[in-house]
Parts: sequence; C-alpha cells; structure tokens
Amino acid sequence: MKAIYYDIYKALRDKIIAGVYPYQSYIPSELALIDEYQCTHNTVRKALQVLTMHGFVQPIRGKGVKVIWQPGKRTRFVLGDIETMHEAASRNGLEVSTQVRVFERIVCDRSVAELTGFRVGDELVRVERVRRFDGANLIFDKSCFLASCVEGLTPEIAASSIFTFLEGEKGMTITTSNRTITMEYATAEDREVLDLLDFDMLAVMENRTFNSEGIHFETTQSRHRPDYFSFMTTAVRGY
Amino acid sequence: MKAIYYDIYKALRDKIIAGVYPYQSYIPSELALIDEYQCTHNTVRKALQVLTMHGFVQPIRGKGVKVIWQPGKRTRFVLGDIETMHEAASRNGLEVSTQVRVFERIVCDRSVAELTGFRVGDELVRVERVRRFDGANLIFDKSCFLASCVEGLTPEIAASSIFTFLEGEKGMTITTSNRTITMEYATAEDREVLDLLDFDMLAVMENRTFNSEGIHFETTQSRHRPDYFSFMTTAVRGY
DNA sequence: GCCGATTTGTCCGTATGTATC
DNA sequence: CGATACATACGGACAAATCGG
Repeated sequence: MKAIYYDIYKALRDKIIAGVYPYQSYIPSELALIDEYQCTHNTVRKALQVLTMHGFVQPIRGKGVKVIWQPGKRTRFVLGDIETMHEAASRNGLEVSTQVRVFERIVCDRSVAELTGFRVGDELVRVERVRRFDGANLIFDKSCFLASCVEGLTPEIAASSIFTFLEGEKGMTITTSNRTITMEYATAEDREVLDLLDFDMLAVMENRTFNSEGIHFETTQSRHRPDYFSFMTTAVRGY
Repeated sequence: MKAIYYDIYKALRDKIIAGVYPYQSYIPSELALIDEYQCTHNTVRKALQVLTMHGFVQPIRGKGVKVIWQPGKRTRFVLGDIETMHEAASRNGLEVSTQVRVFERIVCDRSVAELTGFRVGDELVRVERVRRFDGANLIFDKSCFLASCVEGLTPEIAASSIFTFLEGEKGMTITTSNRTITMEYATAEDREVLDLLDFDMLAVMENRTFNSEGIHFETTQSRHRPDYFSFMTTAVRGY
C-alpha cells in the first residue's frame, strides 16, 4: 500500500490510537489536511472514508469529523482485521506455539465441498494446527488450501506462518476474507486436542479467503476456547 | 440515501444476490457502467468500492471486477449489517414477539459506565427485552439509551421497534455501530428468562451505536442462545 | 517479445449542494 | 446572511496490470 490516501489514513489512525485526537474530539478539517499533506480534497476524503469504515471517526456535515474510537478494555484475544496468528498474538503480548497435527493432500469430495466452499474434484492441502499460548492449547485450526496456490508448502512452514510464506515467497496477496461466527458443541476430537477445562462449547470462526486474483484459495475453521475468544468489528450505515 | 453511486451499488448488489452475475463471473466494466448509468468514472468507482468492502466483489487490475459472493447456506439467524430485529427476522421468514421486562430511568454510576461506555452521571433509560420466535425465548437484550436522545420513548414503543421510532418520529439517523462478540456463561437470570434447554453458555454481542451527530446514544448487550446465533462479516485488506 | 487495446487504481482541479454556526 | 465544513459529482490525466495479435 503505497498511496497518499493510505499514508494519511495511517497517520490519522495512529494519532487517534495514541490519544492525540481523543474520543469525541474533532480531527483537523479537510482543508487543514489538504494543506498539511499537500494533496486534493478527493484524496483526503478517501482517507477519511476508510477511517470511517473502520469505526475510528464519524463525519458530521457542517461541523467536522469526530473521533468515536475508544481504547478497548478487553484484554484476551481480539480479532477483526486480516492478520496472522502471530500478529494477533504479539498485539496481545503473547507467545504462540503451533503444533501441526495433519498435513496431507486430498481431493475435494461432496462433503468437503459442502463444508469449505471448494468444488468437487479440486486438489486441496488439508492442514490441522493447534495453537498453544498462556500455557494451554486454546485454538484448533482446520484448514484447506487450494493445492495449486500453495505449491512448496511444508509441515515446517505450516508450523511457523503459512501467510508469511504465501505473501513472501509466493508473491500472493491476501485480499478479502468472508467470515462467519457461530457456536458449536465441542467434539471428542476437540476435547482430545484442546485444553477445554469444563467448557462444552466452542466459538467457531470460519474464514474464506480470496487472493488478489479473486480466487478462493483457503477455508479455515478456527475453533476457540470460549474464554479466549473476542471479536470486534464495525458496521456503518449507508456505506 | 439518494445518491447516484448508492443506486448503482444497490443495483449491482441485487443482481449479484439474484444470480444475474454469478459467483466468479465478471460484472460489466467501469466503462460499460458509465455508459449504462450516464455518470463518470469516479461515481462508478465509488459504487464499486462499497460493493468491495461488503464482500460482494473483488476488482482485479487489468482484468475486471469479479463476483466473490455466494449465497449463504446457513439458515438460522444471521446478523452483520445494521438492521432492526424485525428486519432480521423477516429476512429469515420468522415472526418475532418482544416482551419488555424492564423499562426505567437510571443515572449512570461507575459500574454501569464500565459496562456501557457512558459517562458517570449520564441520564439513561434502561430497557430489558426478551425476543421470542420459533416458539421459544431466544434472545435477551439489555439496553441503555441516552435519555436525552430518546425523550418520548414508552414501554409500548419498546415492544415494537425502538429504532423505527427514533429514525421516524425523532428524525435521528443511526450511523455507526461498534460490535464485540464474546461467549459467556448463562446466569441464573438468563436461565429464568430464556428457553435455554441444556445450553450453559451464550453468544453475547455488544453493540455501541452512534447517531449522525457522533453521539454514542445506545449500548445493547444481546444474549443469544447458541444454536440461533450466526454472525457474518467481511474484512478487506488495505481498505 | 513487443505493441496496442482494455481495465482497474490513483490523483488532480473544479463545481455545486447541504448543514452548521 | 456569510463563513465554514462535509457530500456528491464532473472531467481529465496518467500509472499499472492483463491480454491478444
């Protein structure tokens, strides 16, 4: 992302998070931002639009652009943007270790197609990983990747970061991720793999990820122990 | 919303949902859309941007704009945009009835402030509602509204639709909603109020809603029976 | 491998409308 | 009423990626 509007977006976002522009205050006007960043109206507006859709500010006609973001009180694990497990973990000040339980090539049949959204006959790589942090196995990831998109992937890479591998070595760009969050009963397998204490249900987040070609190349089902699950997002009317 | 870009957005979105532009196909090019809607490049692009951020399409440089939306398989209840309980229900083909359990004015103290994000001393209206559909009490809503924003609200209105009242009679515009999804153990009160069967945990969605003035005027905690909870959203990298 | 046509991505400059103060 | 500030749209320019001849 090397666009002017994106630089402005990041600068404003970071100032809001740092408290330079506090909750309920107004950020500088469009005209002031034009002056500061030496660009046009439209470029500033694009930055403000992204800032708005991420829930940081709200523009009010005739008045200004008001900060509506407050620092989160929840510690625990928080998701909501596209980020790797390690990014999320370090943001929470945690060390994650990953154990790869399954790593195999399969051909997509009807039942897998139903679960993952891939087509019957697609060549897939199936990976199951257990995420351990805070001294317990807390997340169970069951993934399928389109084999043609992850050529060269090994169990060793899966244990560190698949996304870093894909975006680095394979030059792929992860773009869109469609998510569904539900709750499910823990299965016998969940109980065997995770440290569930006496929880009998899990927070399940399904993620269908598309690359910059618009190809659906990954479906991951992340099964979280309930006390470590927290998801944040923003909805904006009209946009 | 009476803007050209928004009309284009809606037209394209509806065609995608209707299957006119199926999954993995390309929608008409920007040039074709300019021709069709008699507007400029930029206006079309704004419509495409919104379509992208809602997870319907993904633009690919040099090729076109590809549809990545698939019809959801999940029945049950689905949330994800800003909509009223009744909108959501009718989308799922259900009749909802609402029972108002609590309706009172309170002054925000430290513990309420902690829970809701309002300031100590704010005058609030506290409402508790139980949503019944499919023959069972399935959702327990605990809300607080800024009293100054909901003058004239009655228990009768709360039983039908508070948002319709606010957007209609009071001319308020609901704009941004910051959401957090977690899982919690059911309390004795939950068990008393909801038909929980043998579920001992709930999906809890907290909603902090801002109006067009950027005023945080509502916090609602919706406690869902797990088997009727399903949340969908889209994350886009870069935007 | 090159070139030109097509398509999306970013940005500029301008004009007009609407809401607030 | 005028100044300020956000909202929408126009028209033009060039960059970057893709594809076919």
